[in-house]
Amino acid sequence: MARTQKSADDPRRRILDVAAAAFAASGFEGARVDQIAKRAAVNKAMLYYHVGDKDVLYETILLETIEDALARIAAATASSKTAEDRLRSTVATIADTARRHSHFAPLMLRELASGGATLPDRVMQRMRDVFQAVRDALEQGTRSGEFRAVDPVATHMFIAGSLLVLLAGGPIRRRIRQLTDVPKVSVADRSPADIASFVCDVVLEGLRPPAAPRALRRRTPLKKKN
Amino acid sequence: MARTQKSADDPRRRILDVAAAAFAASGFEGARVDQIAKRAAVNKAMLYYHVGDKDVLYETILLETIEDALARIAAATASSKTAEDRLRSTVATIADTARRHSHFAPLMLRELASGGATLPDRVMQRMRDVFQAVRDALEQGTRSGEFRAVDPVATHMFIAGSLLVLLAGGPIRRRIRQLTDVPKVSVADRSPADIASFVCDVVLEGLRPPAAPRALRRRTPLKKKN
DNA sequence: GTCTATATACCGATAGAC
DNA sequence: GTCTATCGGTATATAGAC
Repeated sequence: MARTQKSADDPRRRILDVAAAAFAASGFEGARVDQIAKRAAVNKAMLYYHVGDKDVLYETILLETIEDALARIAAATASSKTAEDRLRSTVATIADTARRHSHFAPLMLRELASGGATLPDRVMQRMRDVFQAVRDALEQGTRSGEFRAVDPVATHMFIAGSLLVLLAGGPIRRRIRQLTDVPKVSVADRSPADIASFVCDVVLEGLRPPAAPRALRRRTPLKKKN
Repeated sequence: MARTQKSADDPRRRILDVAAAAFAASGFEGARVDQIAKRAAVNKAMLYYHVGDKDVLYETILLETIEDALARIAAATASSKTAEDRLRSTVATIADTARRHSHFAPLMLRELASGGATLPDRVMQRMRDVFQAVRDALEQGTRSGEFRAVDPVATHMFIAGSLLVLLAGGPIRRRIRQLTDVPKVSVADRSPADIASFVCDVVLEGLRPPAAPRALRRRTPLKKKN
């Protein structure tokens, strides 16, 4: 059918998916190659044959995700006119990347915690490009007067931090909920798209220039769809 | 001088401090007991004698930090009148806890990434109390009309996420800066107190009820002190 | 209380048969 | 391409001498 297999039948694809989940759950050092091979239903020697050693495995997963995010950000923001549109598209695309690659947010949180200790240089360079995409939108808004003068680095970390923690916080929130009562429904339990909207709403409120009347700024309504 | 040693001469104290740094840098699985003992200048057998095994070590560090945070939050918010004061005090105290225990933010980020997989139940219960402190301030503001109706869970994760990532993001920001030019100064490079103010400013902007005139909301000025 | 030596287990990686 | 068997290294934890 095809020269290169991309479906779930492809052993390499299965290995990468299983490994991504393992790295997300246990970190680079905590993930076990034996366990990854077992869960991917391949012999350990085949894992090394098809992908490479543990470092290559990790780097491949991160690069794959980040390249996907960058391509989608470029596509999504190509037609953006205003800075607000550009910022919303960029953040929504990052959130959607986290939805399509469920390991993305945990891996990024771990890299933040370690200061990027296990990040290969090539991955670090592409991550910087993702960061730059957010800052570009912020700086465009500041230049055009759409946003008030803003600290682009701090604002970017603000967006990235709240987004990543909201996206990755599901499991720990559920564990806490078991200890408490609180069966409440929260935006935090909704889809990545709704979470992205929530983050953008709050941040854009803070970015609004002093002169602009409040009523002109729309607030994204939450849709029922997951 | 004292019955229980608390200074840096206390081997137990040294072990806990070194271990905290190791867990923050490499995670629970990645941290090495041998290395912790070596850096704390104690024999490995003494580490087990004075503290216990790796699990006890980890739980002790987390509990110590969280109990400290809870006690300080209670003290700081005791005299709070308005919800804004209460929220600012709580967030500032959490940030100050992160300053005094530099391992705090990385450890929390790792636990978020793993969904609390390595979190002992006792630690989880106390963490819930920290979360509750933030939500209490938010709900007080909503009840009194000081804040607009707000999603307390999502808003809390929003605050916690941006705060933790801003606090823990220093090293990775420096590594990215080596790849780029951008020698700019950012709020993100300032003290935990300034970072806490920044987060509160943005969030309070989003919490302001529709009717309140914008000029009435103060924005905390950044102080030079670290 | 302190240290050496070691038990026990496991992990990443590969050699080599098929 | 696939698998078994295993090497070499290292991890946590403790026993036991002092």
